[in-house]
Amino acid sequence: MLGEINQSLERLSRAEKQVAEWVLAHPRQVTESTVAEVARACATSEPSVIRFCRRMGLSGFRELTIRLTEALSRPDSLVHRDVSAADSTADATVKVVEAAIQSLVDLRSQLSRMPFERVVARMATSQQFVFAGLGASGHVASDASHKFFRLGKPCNALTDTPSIRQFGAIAGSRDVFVLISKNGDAPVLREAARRARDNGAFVIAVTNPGSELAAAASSVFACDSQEDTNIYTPRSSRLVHLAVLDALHVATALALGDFAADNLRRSKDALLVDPGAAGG
Amino acid sequence: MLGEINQSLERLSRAEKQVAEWVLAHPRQVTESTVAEVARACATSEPSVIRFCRRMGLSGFRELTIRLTEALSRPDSLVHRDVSAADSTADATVKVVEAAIQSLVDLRSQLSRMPFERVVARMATSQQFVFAGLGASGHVASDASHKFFRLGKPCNALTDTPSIRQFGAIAGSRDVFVLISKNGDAPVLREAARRARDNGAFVIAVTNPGSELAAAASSVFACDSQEDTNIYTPRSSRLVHLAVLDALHVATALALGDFAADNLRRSKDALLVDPGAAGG
DNA sequence: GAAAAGATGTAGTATTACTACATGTTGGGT
DNA sequence: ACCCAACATGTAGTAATACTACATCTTTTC
Repeated sequence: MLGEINQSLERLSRAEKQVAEWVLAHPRQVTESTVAEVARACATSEPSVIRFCRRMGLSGFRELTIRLTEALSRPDSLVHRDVSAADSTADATVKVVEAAIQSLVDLRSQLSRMPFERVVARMATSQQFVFAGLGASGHVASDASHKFFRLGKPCNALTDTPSIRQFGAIAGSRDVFVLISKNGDAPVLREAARRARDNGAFVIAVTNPGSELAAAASSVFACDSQEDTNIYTPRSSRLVHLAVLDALHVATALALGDFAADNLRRSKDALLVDPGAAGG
Repeated sequence: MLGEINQSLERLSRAEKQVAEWVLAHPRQVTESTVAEVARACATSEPSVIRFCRRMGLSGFRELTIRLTEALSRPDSLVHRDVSAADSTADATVKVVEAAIQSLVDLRSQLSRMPFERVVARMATSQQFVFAGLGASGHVASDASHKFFRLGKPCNALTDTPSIRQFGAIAGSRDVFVLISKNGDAPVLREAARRARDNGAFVIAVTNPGSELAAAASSVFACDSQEDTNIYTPRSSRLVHLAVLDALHVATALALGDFAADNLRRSKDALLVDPGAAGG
């Protein structure tokens, strides 16, 4: 539908083109508006809106709203459009969520190229997991630690520069060190990764594959970071990192078998007994 | 949508149930009909049709047609399959990511029913934002605080019981209190929400719509929590909560206009100057 | 430069969603 | 058995919304 409108843009008259452009810019909003509202937003009259619908081969405004909601809930509407200052609240929120979906769909197609087998094998025999990240990635690290800890292995999250640097120095061959970063260009992370690896630790990087951090790691989960050209666009990379660690968590649990399953079950039971502490 | 109708079938009265059943049987037809036509097909009256819509939590018949076209044009190919112990590592990872995608796709279809407009209006004029959550939701709260803080308003994240209880007592009319919880059944959160609201604070709940926490809040972002039947399945609700807060963040930024855009741009610039502190 | 063809908006109509209220129905208490 | 209350349902009316007829203005053409 939106494609058809775009294609017909040329052969429309002035007023009709105004309507068409506004519809393309705010499709979601159209579905919740009346003819009068659209006319006002386009600085034109109601009949022009109706005429636009007819010109598109529709029976009227009602059919336009139906066709648009169809188009918006189809998967091919997942063309990522940046949020702009002119967007309505509804348009903006949809765009944000669609961007998140898109990045996870991309992730799925890259899963098979990620070194899950190898990493899981090493994690299953290691003694502790340490997750590290700065800024927004720090929250991802904390979340991961909170999650893996339920497998029954000692876990830690490091979210500040000195701690990360220190652990790089003391990490040993029985440790798994997971470093999370969007760009992977923070020197602290690269240095910590290098030292830990020199000490015999298994170093995993969840980051941009072209980065220095990736080069310093034993295994890399490559998460391409598309540029944030728009200041309003939030970083979907965080969601991707979380999903990667979710997948790794489940894969590790399967590898650990009964031992992990038991611990998971017990930790879930513990929450049920005392809902006051649940909250999750 | 159709699932929700099916689920509510029991608690409907006779006339309403007639409507519900006809809608389930002829969903496509509803989208092209008028209230009168549906009423006639169900051998009942127009008000009963309207009442049915209201009972389903919709604003009226118009919204029903929109929700139905959405439901009908969304391919439910992404049927979520649980991870089982027999899965290979590759299978398991794909399932985990697909479950995450599915939950975000569901979220998108529910966005239009969420009170973004109202909440944003209130947030734009408030003095500080406080985010709270326990366990896994605590990390979501921290992440949200870290994100909203870049808009230039004071932010805080509370992730333990005493802090949350205390803030509930001291929150005032210029505060926005955002409580995040999967089930919403932690008494601490409900009590804190209630007290804060009594004190005049604006209380937002990101949680299960049927929960006590939701009932105690000023505005609710309803995130249905499907059961975790399988211990290996991670909780996608966390991703959904993050996405909701992302959307709210962007919407708020748009509402604040130049002021927020300026702060966002400056905070991004600050990271560029010193990549050592970036990490995100 | 005038007339014709087309585009656009004003004002009005018909349709449609929705509401107020009166009537019927069921369940519980005395 | 009776009454009352609460709830469910439909009738009739209202407000809104989509759509149309026509007059005005613009552009094109000879």
